[in-house]
Amino acid sequence: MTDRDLTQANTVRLAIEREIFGGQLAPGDALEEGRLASRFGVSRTPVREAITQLAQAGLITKRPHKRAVVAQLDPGTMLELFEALAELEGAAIFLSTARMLEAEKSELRDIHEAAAENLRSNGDPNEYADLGFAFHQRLVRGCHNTALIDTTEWLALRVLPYRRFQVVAPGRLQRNQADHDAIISAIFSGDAEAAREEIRRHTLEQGDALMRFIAFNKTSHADFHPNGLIKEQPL
Amino acid sequence: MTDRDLTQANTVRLAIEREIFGGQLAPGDALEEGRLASRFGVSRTPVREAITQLAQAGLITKRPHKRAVVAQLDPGTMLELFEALAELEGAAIFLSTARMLEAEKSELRDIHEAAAENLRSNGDPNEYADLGFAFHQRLVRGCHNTALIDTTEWLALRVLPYRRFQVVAPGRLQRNQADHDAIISAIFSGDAEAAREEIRRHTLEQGDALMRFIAFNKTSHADFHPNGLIKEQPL
DNA sequence: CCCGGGGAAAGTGTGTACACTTTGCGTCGG
DNA sequence: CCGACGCAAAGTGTACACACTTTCCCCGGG
Repeated sequence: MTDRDLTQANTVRLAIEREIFGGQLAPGDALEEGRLASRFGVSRTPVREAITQLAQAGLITKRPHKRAVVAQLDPGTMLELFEALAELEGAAIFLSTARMLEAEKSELRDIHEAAAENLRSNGDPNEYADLGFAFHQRLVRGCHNTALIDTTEWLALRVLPYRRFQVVAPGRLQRNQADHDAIISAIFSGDAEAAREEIRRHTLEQGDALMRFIAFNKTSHADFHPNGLIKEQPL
Repeated sequence: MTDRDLTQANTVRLAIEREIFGGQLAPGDALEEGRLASRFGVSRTPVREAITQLAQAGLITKRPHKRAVVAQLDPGTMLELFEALAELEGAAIFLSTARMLEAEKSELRDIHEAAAENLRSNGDPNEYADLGFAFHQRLVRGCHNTALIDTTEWLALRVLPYRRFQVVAPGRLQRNQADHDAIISAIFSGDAEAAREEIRRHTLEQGDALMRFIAFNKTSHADFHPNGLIKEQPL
């Protein structure tokens, strides 16, 4: 899994991942082995393997004799996921506060300031989102514990398919930036507890906003989705 | 994955899991698809699928064109794993403190007291270990957040194959019990921060002891292993 | 018109054959 | 005698065929 992953199964897995994250495959969409196989020009075997892996990763759900579907999160599960993510990020940053190298800290500040500049100049919201993602990532990785980093990012991955429903409620970006400000301050002043609390609250709020936004859009104007609409109700 | 998992792939996966946890398959042991297939009386296909799943779960390592091997943790990785586990358990218990129902709390106390009784009467150490496991499990599950519970238990799973190297250093059990005492107190007094700190330290220590024990046994008297010895050096 | 049974269609689960990659050993040349 | 090349054995990766399970549509009965 660490070596050159040029097996077809892994290629297919990456392709499917990309489509999920990119929104071509939305939560609830069915993944049919045969069609995927012919689409990627391989047999069903590597496709099956890819699907198995993605299922284990939590990105898709798979039940015996049923078609695999892109994992779909009902609001309750999503809330739990964000709460867990908030706790994990909190734990990671608690460690990061003491462990981040100077170079890492200044990179973090650079990202933060680039985001601020983006806001001031009314820049591309997508770029801001990417900067936000990078911010969280550097923060987590600062703990230098591979197991914790992997676990946290793995959890973050599970909500990533929903990120395309960007929440750009008025004032939300400024609020976000202010939160990041507070986190940066806590880190630079070495207050691990404060850093933990800040990001906990921050991530929880983020999830809450995203969740409400999705729940709202799903019932009111469902045509924002590339494939037309989300096919199935949350279970 | 949630429904009746009576597919052969899942049966095989469970069987292999059992053998890993039971020690018949030790870290470093190679898993050859063909032999497993004939041993379980199925073809290689479901075996492959089982192996893929176990690989994704982190229980075994799989690289292209190489035989899959039961995951082997070098001391560094193991330390990271325990640190991450300590943080996750800490996070879970932080929530558990406020969220555990009365019934859950009293069940926890019952388990704790059964463990104490076991110690006083010089009972079966295996039973004590089981009680300790149950203690941690109830503690974590008390947070009522499935995502966090699953993540934590999944991480705990990864070190489970090493649990067979029970650490029974003199005084360790008493120390363990004292730690649990402190955790119980914190929970019952509603001090979430204290509970978090107690279990963090506790789990870290546990891991440290286990790690040293394994490192020691690996180099000095390696014949404690069912298959003779651990085959490969940690990478 | 609605409800239930049967059967075909769709799709997954598994067996099997074969291709490709890796590894280790034997052999040939120096 | 030693080293390198190459071949063969072992084992994984993929393709394909078929069995089994599920689903859904159609049809007949009430």
